[in-house]
Amino acid sequence: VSPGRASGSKPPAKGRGRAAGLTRAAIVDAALAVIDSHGVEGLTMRRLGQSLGVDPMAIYWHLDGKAAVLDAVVEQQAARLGELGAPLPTDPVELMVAIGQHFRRVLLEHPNLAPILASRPLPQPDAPALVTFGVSLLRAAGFSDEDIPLATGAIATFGLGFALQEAATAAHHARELGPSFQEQQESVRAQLAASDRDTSLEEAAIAHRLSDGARDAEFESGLRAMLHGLRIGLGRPPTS
Amino acid sequence: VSPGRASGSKPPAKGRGRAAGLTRAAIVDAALAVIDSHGVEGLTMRRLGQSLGVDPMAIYWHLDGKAAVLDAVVEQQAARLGELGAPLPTDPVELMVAIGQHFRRVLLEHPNLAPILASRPLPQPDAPALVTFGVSLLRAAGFSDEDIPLATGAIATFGLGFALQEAATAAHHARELGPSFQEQQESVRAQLAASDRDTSLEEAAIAHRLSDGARDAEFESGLRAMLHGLRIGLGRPPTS
DNA sequence: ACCTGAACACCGTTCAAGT
DNA sequence: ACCTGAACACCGTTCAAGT
Repeated sequence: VSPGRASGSKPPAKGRGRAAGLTRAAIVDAALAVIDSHGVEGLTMRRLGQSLGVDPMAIYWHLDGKAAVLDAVVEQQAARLGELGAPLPTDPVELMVAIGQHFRRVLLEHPNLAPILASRPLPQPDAPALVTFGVSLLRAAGFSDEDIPLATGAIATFGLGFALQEAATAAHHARELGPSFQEQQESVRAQLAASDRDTSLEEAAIAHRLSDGARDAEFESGLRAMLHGLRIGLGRPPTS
Repeated sequence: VSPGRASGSKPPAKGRGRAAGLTRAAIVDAALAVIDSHGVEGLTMRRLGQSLGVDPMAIYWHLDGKAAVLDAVVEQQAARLGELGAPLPTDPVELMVAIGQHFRRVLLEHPNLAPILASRPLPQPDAPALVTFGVSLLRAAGFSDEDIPLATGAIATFGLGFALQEAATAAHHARELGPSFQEQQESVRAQLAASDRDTSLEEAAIAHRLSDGARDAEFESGLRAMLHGLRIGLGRPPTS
């Protein structure tokens, strides 16, 4: 593949402690920083080169082009999804909630990258173990065997989706198109307050959205309610 | 704003039934088609012009540039979110499920547009009425007043998020990077089947993912379980 | 009023050249 | 081995020009 190698074998392996020149790791870190501040579509080989103080073409020797840079960034962050913090709950449902919260935290740390991260399939080697782990948790939580297949998919998609939706709106507002989220919600609240009816509940709903930690509470409560609900059969359609 | 007008007043208003030249509506329709086939990042003024059989610069007379084209497409689709089909359930929870299904259907009709559509705030004039409607449904469903603020946010984010996550993976696989979704799942299933343990449940979970309508069932059951779960207080943390 | 086409500053990538 | 810089085919947009 061309003069350089760009994928495989050892990078530089500089012997001395001096300034080590460009490295793959430095490129990935810089790329993530650019994505954080300019979005994925703002990641540009020229901009990346500039932020590294290097000719943009220098990157091509270490990584096979822009797509490979993005892949490397995604791979680095995907690895963090598996790094769960230490004190984990023993109750299976609470453990699933904790795992969901961890996924959400990782996704929201870099909202501009979240859509790509959430849409990539799991790395193949980890997939079977993860499916087995999920099934064992559902079983331990008391799910009946026939509910488990549907529940695995529902829980995974709702959990990732919640974080994704949050990241998308955060990214949208970070771009500062139109009024801020706060201004919007305040405006809606003002419109409601001007009505003749009693709108205290509506206003409370909006106040909740604006409060700190509101999304955390919504995620935790919603996920837990879905888990318990599915477990005791509340997902089934009503028998009219 | 420049020679043309590009935003406001009447478009052409051709008097005769003949070929009417370029129109705003034709541009929006063509743009949506390009987005469907090439993704949002594949929407190009040159490509759009070509698909309309017109010089790319001709579009600038009707719309104020690429961002305005995208805005118009999003606005058109956002309007469809409010167009609910006729036979609606009377039970409040089932009505909320039906509304969620409708949102999901609209988002998935154009998966490449879904992230943008789901991240835009509601059009301001509709927002107060929608909040009021949501609160009234939750109340009718038997939610207690103090649960309603959290529930509105949780339901909206989980519902939109589920569809968004589906759209993101669909878009990812449509780009045909790496193996197909089916191939991946089959490979995981094969790895599980090769184990010594009993992995029938895991394999059933994977078979479920591959089955037709699996995502429909997951969305419907998961949303319903969350609604009923939140209603009866299953979202609250356990009192250890 | 509506459309065209040259021009400009960007973008990713190739490729020959430097050290 | 590692980096540079010119070059090419793209992109969005401006602007003068056509009809």
